[in-house]
Amino acid sequence: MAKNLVIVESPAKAKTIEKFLGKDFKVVSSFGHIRDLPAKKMGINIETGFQPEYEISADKKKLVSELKKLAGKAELIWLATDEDREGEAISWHLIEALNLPKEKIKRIVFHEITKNAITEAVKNPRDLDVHLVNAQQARRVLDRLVGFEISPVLWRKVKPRLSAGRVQSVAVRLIVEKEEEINNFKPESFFKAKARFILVKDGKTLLEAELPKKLKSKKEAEEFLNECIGSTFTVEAVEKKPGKRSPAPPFTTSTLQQEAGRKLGFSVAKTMLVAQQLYESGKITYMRTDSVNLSSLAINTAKQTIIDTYGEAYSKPRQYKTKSKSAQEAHEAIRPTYIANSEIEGNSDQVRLYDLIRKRTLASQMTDAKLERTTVKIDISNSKEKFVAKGEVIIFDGFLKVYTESTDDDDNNEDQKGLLPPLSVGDRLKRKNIEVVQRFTKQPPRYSEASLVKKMEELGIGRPSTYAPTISTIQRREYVEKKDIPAKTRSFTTLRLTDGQIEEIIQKEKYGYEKAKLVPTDIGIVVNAFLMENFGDVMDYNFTANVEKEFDEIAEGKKVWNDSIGRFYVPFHKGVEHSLEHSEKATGQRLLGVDPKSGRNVYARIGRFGPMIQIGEAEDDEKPAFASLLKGQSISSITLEEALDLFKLPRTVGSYEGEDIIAAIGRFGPYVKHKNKFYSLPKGVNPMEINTEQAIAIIKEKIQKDKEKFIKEFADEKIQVLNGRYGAYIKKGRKNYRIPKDKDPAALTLEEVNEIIENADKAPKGRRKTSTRKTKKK
DNA sequence: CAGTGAGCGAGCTTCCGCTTGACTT
Repeated sequence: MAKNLVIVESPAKAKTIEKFLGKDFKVVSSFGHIRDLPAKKMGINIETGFQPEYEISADKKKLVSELKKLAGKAELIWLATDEDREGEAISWHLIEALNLPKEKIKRIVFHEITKNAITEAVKNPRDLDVHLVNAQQARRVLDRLVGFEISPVLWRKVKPRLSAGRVQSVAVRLIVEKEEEINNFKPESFFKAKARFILVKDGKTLLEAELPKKLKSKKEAEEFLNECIGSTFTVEAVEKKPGKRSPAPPFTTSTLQQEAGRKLGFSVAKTMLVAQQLYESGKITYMRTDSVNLSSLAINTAKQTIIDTYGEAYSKPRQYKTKSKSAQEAHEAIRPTYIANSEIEGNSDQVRLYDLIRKRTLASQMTDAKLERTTVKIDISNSKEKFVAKGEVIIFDGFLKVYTESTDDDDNNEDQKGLLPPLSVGDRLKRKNIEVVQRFTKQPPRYSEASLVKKMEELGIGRPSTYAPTISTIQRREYVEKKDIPAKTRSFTTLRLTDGQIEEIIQKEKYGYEKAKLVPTDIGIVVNAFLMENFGDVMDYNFTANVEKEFDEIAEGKKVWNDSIGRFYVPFHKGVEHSLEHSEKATGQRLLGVDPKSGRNVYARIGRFGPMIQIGEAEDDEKPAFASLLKGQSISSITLEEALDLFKLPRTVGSYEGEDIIAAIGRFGPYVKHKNKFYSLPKGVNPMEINTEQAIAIIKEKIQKDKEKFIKEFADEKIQVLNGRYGAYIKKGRKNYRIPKDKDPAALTLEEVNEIIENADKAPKGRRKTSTRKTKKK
């Protein structure tokens, strides 16, 4: 038995560290936090200074008892959790939950997983930092109070099962306000002049130049072109300036999510999933980090790799500083474990993400790119304006050899600059043609998942481990949805001057297409308005930054955590009570008009199950009629006509095999019903318009699929053996059962099946319950 | 999963941050 027990947070880390420490050390993992507030209740005693009632998390019970056993046998226990607020708290919870005696505890920290860093850490143990632990408790308690006091207000005032929180509600606010900004945006048009010249000297060299000034109107554009008609054009100045471009720092969680989104088209969740796989197979360092720091080992191997591959001239070792104030820097930047490895084994997603991480890491250790920027000014004899041509040449590529960072801007290809032809002052230019093209100011782009993460990081809201889950939460709660914004069409005018004639051309262009952007739903808009009205303090973009300052002071021992929470809680709780008593139900209700059939009012509003249309009032003698909005419809934009259309469902489509086919919309979307069976309609198929032929095709297809799923059945017992996503399974009534791997599904006897069912039903219920809950949440 | 919707009311929902498997249909 090893004399020393080391506890870290991550099992992959434990494996690596054990190699460095030798046989006297056993390294195990806590798998993150082991204790937390109870899942289903507040768990905070407000009277006794917000004392938390911690519980060992359900999924950690087994682990904790194992750790207890190991700790009992060890002489020394080294708590090597991360050096940040949460890590310190994990160590403290370990001490409490495992009942570790003080004299057996050593607290050690390191920021990089290198042999040097670990052995140094073991030589320099310290005491547990109680103040840092208290800062974490304050953070935890604050988040619980905010989440568990505001959410129930939403259940009463908006809709059950909704949620609010310090992080998610502000994320939704960002998206709602972006949409408002876009709605209020009025595009302005202006005119941009572009000229094509031929160098008189040789009669063939082509030069393109632009008028930097925006021309405000068509009239102004015409005036300018008229000035150009009789003008001579002369090169007035040629200016050359050296320029440089520097590489971006190595990846943090947030920048990795942004770049993987832009370059590979990964969602934030997918990036994290693939990164986790790379981490677990030892190919990259830890993927949840806010640090741009590289270990000296990494900097040295990167240097060697760059020199070996590209030559000395490309190497420039750099250490980057984190800009973000909220960074806790417990880990290194995300980088390959072995930087020299240019290729890895793995699926294509893993290979592509690894490649991105490796190139970014290498580039960060490479020299600047050197550029030469040339600006040519062209005099127009009859105008005080000047044309300008800009060129850019890369003299030395430096880091650009391996990596260029992408931007969120819609690719502005017009600005692409290249090499300019050699020109001298005084050179005469002949005008080939001049075009003045109508342009429009652009509305701000909506947030993508990754650009939202970027914004949240700027505001200090959320942490590397929560960016991806938060984005899932606000979509799962149906506050926002991710969708493609279709392009719109508009016409624009071009005035073209060739020879002495000005010609007017009107063309059409598409604009405004956006892919996979976050857009608020009706519920998101209503909830946000409600929270802004009633909980403005928590919704403030600076709220997190301010409480973080408070937490820092607690961590420094300057403030007592319970007092800090108390100062927040008293007015906050009053606000909760006040809004429970006084605020109206928030339904986002909009009167659409009057139903011509019944003469009753038609409203769009949020109901128990989401956005819907209501005809008539609840107080009327006759019960109101209800219908859910379709996907893509919204309370703010639906018309009376569209609303009334919703009541045409369910409708009889036609008949098939002697029975009616009914089309309608249910809890899970549009469907057709035939012989009492439901068939979901695929995306884009409108239940209002579907015809008999289409419906029959859908029904037949489903029947065919079910046939493929079918393996065998015991009809008397109502038991079926079916093929599913995860292989064969047994279905009895509504319940599903796994088939043991050593059994051939097709050969199962009724006896065997019943045995499997009995065993599964007997099995400990705890597990079953949590698993069913998880699937429900989806 | 199963195709609702008012109102009645029981009983439920909910936070953020740290980490992965066990399990799913």
